[in-house]
Amino acid sequence: MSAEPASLRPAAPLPHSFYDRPVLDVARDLVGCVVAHGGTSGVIVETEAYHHSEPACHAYVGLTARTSTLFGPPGRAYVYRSYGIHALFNAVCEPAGVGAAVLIRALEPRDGVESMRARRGLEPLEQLCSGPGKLTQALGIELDENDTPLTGAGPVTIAERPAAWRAPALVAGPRIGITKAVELPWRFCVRGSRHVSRPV
DNA sequence: CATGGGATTGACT
DNA sequence: GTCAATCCCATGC
Repeated sequence: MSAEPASLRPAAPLPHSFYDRPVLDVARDLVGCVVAHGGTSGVIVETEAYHHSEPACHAYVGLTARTSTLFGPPGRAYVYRSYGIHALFNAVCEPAGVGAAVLIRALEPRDGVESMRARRGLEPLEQLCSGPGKLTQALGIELDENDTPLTGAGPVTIAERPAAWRAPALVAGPRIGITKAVELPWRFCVRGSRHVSRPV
């Protein structure tokens, strides 16, 4: 058989080396990539970077039971419970031992939209994954998927930006919902996307 | 061992 | 705009 066109080939998961870089670079480069879980997937339209050197990052307190995933190898999922209710999904970055991650804050739904609607309770497309707690609910990402690999063998994968897509225009701004290091412009959104949690 | 605080969301005034 | 839900865990006594 001849090779399929690139546009029809399943997108390859991003390799370990993609995540083994400065967390700000990864946060920008993840926008446009595709998160998949079960039969659902979506294109990342909003991210935030967190680094152990600033107090908004969980890793700021050092190595504890909660933060052990953050200090582990890059390219794995860091999933934790927020406000006792929601699961928030991050990608661990930088070399093992550093303590850094990218929070995935919003997706543009792609596959399995009806499953997403069933899990979320019939809502407009723009509201299915427009927040970090919403997208984990829509895709069915659970807390027990913490510390699983994103590079292909685990339940959650992140694949490279579809070849047919051009690089999205990014807008940077302050991170949302934090009370420390609020001034850092470490939130990245697709310019003009209607699927983000909030306009920049 | 008791306490306080969230990387949020949805419902309500 | 305000506010409660809900629970894990880091901190301090």
